[in-house]
Amino acid sequence: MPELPEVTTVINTLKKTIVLKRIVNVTINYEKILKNINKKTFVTLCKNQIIFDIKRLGKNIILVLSNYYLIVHLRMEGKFYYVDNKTKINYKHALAIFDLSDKNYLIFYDTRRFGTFYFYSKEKEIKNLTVLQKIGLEPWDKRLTTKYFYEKIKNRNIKIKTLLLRQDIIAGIGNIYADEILHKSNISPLRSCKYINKSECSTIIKNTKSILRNAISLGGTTVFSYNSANGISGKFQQKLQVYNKSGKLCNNCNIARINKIKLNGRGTHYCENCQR
DNA sequence: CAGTTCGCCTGGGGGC
DNA sequence: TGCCCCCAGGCGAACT
Repeated sequence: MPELPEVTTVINTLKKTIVLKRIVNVTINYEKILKNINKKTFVTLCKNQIIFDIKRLGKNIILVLSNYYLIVHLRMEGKFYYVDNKTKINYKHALAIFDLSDKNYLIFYDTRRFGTFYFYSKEKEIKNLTVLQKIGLEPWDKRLTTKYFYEKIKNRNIKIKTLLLRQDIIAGIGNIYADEILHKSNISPLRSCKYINKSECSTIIKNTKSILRNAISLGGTTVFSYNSANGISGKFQQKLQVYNKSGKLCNNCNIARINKIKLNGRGTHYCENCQR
């Protein structure tokens, strides 16, 4: 599942390939990905738009076009492929195909069909776009301090992992990194926010920054690819301490085995010995 | 209002 | 081998 580091890697790759290309045509094979516009209007408005820039906000990918913003969320399995016309694609999962001015194609590929497109006129400020309004602070925002975090969580009755997954406090953390951050912080995912002290808040913030930064430098975790011939796998996979490690000996204490439970419907991995 | 559960999807895996 | 059922999960909607 693409989280902040994976989305960053996707954007870095797309920047090298599609920026300054013109959209010649668009084919939408699954209209439900379009959340705030119908297919016919979307196709008409996209034609002849130039892709000027690609930005990220939380887990959202923002394609800055001549006159519009196209905001893409990959959700679980969304991928972008940049391919030439010789590349064979399983069109069953090619939900959107952009014909580009360089004769190549940008394909939005999503087997589970959870990904979303929002389309807005650029006349609106990015921060005022409905889909982005609930996005909280980026991990490296100077306003993300221990004090900010402590004030946000101190009276809450929800479990700390549930809070980390919310996008309106810190943006960009998903299920993999939430588990990893809490393991490195020696805090149980089941602990209620109201029992987390300032010092622990400081640890969580520090580890959020370091884990996400390290993951970005390694290209992320989720396996994804940009053309059908060769998949690129993020190297952070090898650094995971708890995610998908249930039954394995904890690397930190070397005593307990990683436990897997369900927390609010999400698979949750942690060490009962290290994380209290 | 805060917190929890549901529903959207489909490939893959386990059980038989 | 084939069929059924369940699971994975981000996030908005609907619920308590």
